[in-house]
Amino acid sequence: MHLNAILGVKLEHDLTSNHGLTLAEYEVLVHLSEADDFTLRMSSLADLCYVSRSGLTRRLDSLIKAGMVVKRTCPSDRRGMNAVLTAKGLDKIRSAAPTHVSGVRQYFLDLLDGDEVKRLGELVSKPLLKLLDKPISDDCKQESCLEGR
Amino acid sequence: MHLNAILGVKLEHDLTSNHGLTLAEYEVLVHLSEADDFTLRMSSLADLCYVSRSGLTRRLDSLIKAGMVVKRTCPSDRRGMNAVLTAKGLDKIRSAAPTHVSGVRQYFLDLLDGDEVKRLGELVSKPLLKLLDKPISDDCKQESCLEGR
DNA sequence: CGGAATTATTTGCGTACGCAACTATGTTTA
DNA sequence: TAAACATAGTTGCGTACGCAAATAATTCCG
Repeated sequence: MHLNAILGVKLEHDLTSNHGLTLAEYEVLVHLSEADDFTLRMSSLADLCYVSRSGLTRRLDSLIKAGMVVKRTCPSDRRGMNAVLTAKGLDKIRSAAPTHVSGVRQYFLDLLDGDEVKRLGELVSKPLLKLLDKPISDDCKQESCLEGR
Repeated sequence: MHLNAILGVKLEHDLTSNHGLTLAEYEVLVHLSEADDFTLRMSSLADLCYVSRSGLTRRLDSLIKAGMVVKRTCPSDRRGMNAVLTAKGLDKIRSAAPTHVSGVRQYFLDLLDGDEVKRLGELVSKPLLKLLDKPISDDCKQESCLEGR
């Protein structure tokens, strides 16, 4: 239960001290770097990050101020905004990714052997998928998975 | 990765709507209800909850205001404070526990079969214990585990 | 077309938290 | 014993977030 919290603290520490990035900011940059044209709608990005719309608006603020992302009105739907990764943002994510990946290895993957990692992924994804499909008692946002990331 | 978050949201929702308790508050009450004389030092309670000392101080504030916990100066060390569960707090945790337990079942345990739950626990505890013993790159609070709780 | 309902995003407000500084008490040392 | 140091807890401050309301643009009917 606390594994997640400990892992998050460690990964975030490495990221902030080496690259000045929050884990949350890193997550945003990763999604944008993987998107077509480095561009995503605010809502999609919020869903990918499993954060509320207002939460995403504020996450982006810091990244925009740092020049790593720009926000542009969506041409096809003027209600919407597109978040776009800048060259600076791309540089940042490219330099930060190795730190993060090696952190995941160091603090998690290497503590299990390969087969165990595989089985753990399977065991975790089973309830996750069920919860995502069945809003059992209430509503429940539907999300993609970016597990070992 | 998001499984934890989804689970937390669901469990907290059930708890707040049925008993007016935060998951964090519930956690405090559980630890106190299991302690000798329903009493724990602030620091120990903070460690058990994996929360900072200041965070615990504020968590207790609401429980104290609600009359479920009282804080008393520790007789043997006047720097310290003891958090003590009241009769009201004990009633509360007794009525809330079934809700929480059934939530854990509904949203998690029942989505796996018994053997899978066992294996998942083993797989998770392995890296958890390693992380708790080795402050690999930095400091790292040491914690007990209250997993399926 | 023109208003009602819907969707996308932001802003106001309140909550929860961690860190660093502070107070108070305890312990060690010379 | 008195100064130095350590420990327990609280408070000030800043951050991150969710919810509900506000704003703006789109779509849906009649």
